[in-house]
Amino acid sequence: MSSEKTPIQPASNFIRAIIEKDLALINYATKKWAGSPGDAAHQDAGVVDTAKIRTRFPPEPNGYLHIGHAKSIFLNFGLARDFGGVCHLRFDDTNPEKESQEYVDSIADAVKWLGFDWHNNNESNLYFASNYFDFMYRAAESLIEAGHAYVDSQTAEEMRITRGTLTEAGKNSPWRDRSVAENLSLFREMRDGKHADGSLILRAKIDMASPNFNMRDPAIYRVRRAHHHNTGDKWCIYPMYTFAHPIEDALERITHSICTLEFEDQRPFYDWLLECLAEAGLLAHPLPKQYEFARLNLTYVVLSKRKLIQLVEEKHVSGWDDPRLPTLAGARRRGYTPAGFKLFTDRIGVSKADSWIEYSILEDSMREVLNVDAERRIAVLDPIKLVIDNYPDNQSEDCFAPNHPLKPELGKRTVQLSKALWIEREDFMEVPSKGFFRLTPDGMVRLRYGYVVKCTGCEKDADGNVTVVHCEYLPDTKSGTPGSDSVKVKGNIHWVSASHAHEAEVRLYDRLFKEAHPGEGDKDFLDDLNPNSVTSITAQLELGLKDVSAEECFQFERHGYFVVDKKDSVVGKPVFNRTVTLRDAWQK
RNA sequence: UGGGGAGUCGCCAAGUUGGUUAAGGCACUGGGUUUUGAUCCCAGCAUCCGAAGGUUCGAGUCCUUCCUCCUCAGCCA
Repeated sequence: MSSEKTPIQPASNFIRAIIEKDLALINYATKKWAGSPGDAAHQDAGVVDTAKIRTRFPPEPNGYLHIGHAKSIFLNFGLARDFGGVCHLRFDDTNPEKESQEYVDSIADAVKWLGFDWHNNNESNLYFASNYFDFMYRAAESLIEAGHAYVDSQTAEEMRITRGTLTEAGKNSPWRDRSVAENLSLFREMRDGKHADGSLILRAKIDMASPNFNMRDPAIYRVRRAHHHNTGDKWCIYPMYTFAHPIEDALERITHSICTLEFEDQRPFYDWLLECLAEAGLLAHPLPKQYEFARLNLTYVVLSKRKLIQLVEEKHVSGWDDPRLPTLAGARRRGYTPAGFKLFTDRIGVSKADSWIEYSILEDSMREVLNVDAERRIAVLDPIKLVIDNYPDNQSEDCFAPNHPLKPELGKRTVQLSKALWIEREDFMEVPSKGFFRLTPDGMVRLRYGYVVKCTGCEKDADGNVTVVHCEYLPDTKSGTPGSDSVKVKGNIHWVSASHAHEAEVRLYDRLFKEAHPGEGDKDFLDDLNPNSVTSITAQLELGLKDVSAEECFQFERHGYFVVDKKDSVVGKPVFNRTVTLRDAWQK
């Protein structure tokens, strides 16, 4: 079973190696924590932190989480769990124009769904960057006082021009040498709403000639009159990510601040800022350290926020929770499970190399956990009649089907067999192709959990399509009875009694894109959309599949894994979504 | 053409301070079990670590040069 195959020891990676090394350091072992985020004075008055390390998952509440975030969630929460630490859930809400409570709720739900909890003893460890605005303001004034920041009166356009290029140094702003007093008073005026949006900006004063753009006096506080979902209209200036994020980490005593590769260039500023504030006595050592890993790239999938929004807004999908979407909300409706994601993230590892993970790794991870977890049921997706001509009319009998071949303790259920059955259209071939060993004229096959039958022929309509298949059963071959295997057959097909079937809608999902790298080159990624990514069919199911609850997962034997759609199912009338097919070694 | 990163089997990915035959997973290929062409089990699968030189008794691990890819010029995060 999967639990045996799944490595007990998480695979080593460079971040684990760093943490192992850090754990041996005295300043990590003795760092203090006052029970809540805060400045140096607050934390130093605390006790030695029981959390060996602190990590954080810091989404901006401006959209839905996707599979790429799952990698980060498992990384951050997993590291904390494995090293005796805690992981904070922190909303990085420093840009009021894009953020909302709706996203806050959906993100928290997704993290919980994946199985993580940010509570530690009686601390919630659920934080908002916006709760640190007071401190950030104080930190900004401190920077000004130390001569590390100034108010610039250049326009955004002027700043862009004077920033220089990849090969040319930038030029100092004409406002760069304003006095501390003037900077302070201007900054306060910014806070007090005396200046128009965009007219003034606070910049760190570092080096306009640095080869690293992030050190060319980056903007750290802007004037923006916008209503914030958390702080309302208290502020009209908001800190930039660059400035806010290191502070958030430090206030929360994060030890390992893990982010994606594109933030590598910001690390020098991250360290510069924190060092300045520690020198000013505002922040306590040890300061958090930033580490970067490669974000997830999945073939046949797009994970960019922009593209996901486009798919939703232009209605190429039904919504953010469309089962074809790589959002966690979509994946959940698709039947992907937290355990499957866990296996997946364990398999793909963590490194700094840009890589593309094959989509099949995700699918296979889901198969592996579902194979163990999902009970088996019978469903005929593309029904065609099979009539057992030598079976009595108006008779039916019990057949016994195990609920789970790997878990006999789950018992068996009964399904009814009668003269007229539904079987899969593709399980009959009038003229069999090479290697086909299912139903074919004069051929024998076992009706799974029932009898061996011999095919006697078929009926066709005017167009030559097969409408009914005929067969005769061998009475001594019923599954589970002595001598049932006296007749050996290679083929084994599933069926549902026509008079004991439940009709239901089943949605067959396939990949959303037909190309491994949608939009590669200068193509429009929409051109790579798979036109057959979803097919809705009416299937014939065994009766037990009528009364099921939302999000229950089943293996439809010989087909794949299906989940009861949590949105469109109603009591007694479930709708099933195909999560993933079974592997099929038989190439037609 | 400046800075910051990355290049180990088809796809991922381990490889401590250089030390014997380069982990593991997925995929793939054989074989076995099997009333799911599923699952499961067994076996095979890089003389080679982007390339070329060099140091060394010994290099994926050190040095030099080169090549390829990613990334940075938002008052986004």
